[in-house]
Amino acid sequence: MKLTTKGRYAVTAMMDLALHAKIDCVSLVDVSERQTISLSYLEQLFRNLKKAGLVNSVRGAKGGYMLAKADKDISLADILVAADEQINLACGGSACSDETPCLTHGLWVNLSQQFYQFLNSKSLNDLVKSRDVQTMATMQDVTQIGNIPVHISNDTENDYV
Amino acid sequence: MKLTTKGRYAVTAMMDLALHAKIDCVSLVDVSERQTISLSYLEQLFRNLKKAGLVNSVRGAKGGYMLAKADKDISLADILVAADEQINLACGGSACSDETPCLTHGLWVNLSQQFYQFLNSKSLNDLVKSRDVQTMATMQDVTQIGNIPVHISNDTENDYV
DNA sequence: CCGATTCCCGAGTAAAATACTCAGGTTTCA
DNA sequence: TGAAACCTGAGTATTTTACTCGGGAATCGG
Repeated sequence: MKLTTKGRYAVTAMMDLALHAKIDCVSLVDVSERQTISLSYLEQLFRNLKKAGLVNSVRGAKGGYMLAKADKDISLADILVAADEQINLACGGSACSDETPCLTHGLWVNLSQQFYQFLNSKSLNDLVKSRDVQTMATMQDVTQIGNIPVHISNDTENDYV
Repeated sequence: MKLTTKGRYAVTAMMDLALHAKIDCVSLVDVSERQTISLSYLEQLFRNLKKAGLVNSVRGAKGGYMLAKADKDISLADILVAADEQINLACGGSACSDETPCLTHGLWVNLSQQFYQFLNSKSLNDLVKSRDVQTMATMQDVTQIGNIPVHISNDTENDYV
């Protein structure tokens, strides 16, 4: 049970947008440098994120991406699914289906649903507010030359929940 | 986020033991036939399950496997880990470690822990008691020729959780 | 004691999935 | 007009998965 880089990078990139695309859009070059993710891979990922309606794009010079909705309305599950990371533990092959299930089929279906619900209950905003991310983000901003860090002062800091 | 067949088969096989190895041990040939899992693959899986101390084996003719502990003392997490199915969503590569974490590193570590705890809270006994599994097991027993179905009559039937 | 049955073990391998890259095109700003 | 960005399809090396195979060692029944 692991996550592919697609899913992980997608969440990281979306978090980057949530942190930096407050006023106007942010280019993938910026995201790429801040999060050390290859530019071409990011472009590929953002195709999916856009198709899923999670981000809007602005073409041309000074263009970039921004969140299509408020960060509180985007869940971890939304991002993972968009990044084509299935949240499905069940066996979808030849041996076992909903019609001819194996002994544990129901278990996996059930478990997948619970995981989905869990991941769906965590919004991008929840993540961004966490102490870990806040400090990481500050570091990334400071490291960047000529970029004055701007932060959301937040009283409800938490450790992910 | 998906499960490999290793993990899935391991749980299925352990469930089979819990259902059928009540009195004496059960051979992998039987498990293989009942659950339609290749024998040689099962043998490979049971190496790990044994190494992890989840099953005991009896060699020679009339030999086989049985649970090493009570089914209520074996958790889903135990089985998955034994079957060498990592419950780890974090990025363990070059880019990101506990020392030099990426923006989302903490998130994945945290999430992994929560998933682990969840899977660790479900015992083999919980699964075996579920209505789905009970009916599936009955079907499998009836299909088998010359095998009189024996069931655990249980008042606390549930649908997984 | 012999042969069937079963666990045990190391190693190999085809197919699938992953994690990318690359080459080009289009839109927009200055 | 040219640089900066998004956009797109396709290709590909590497890794992982899901097995198989061949042989060995214990144990039981006859």
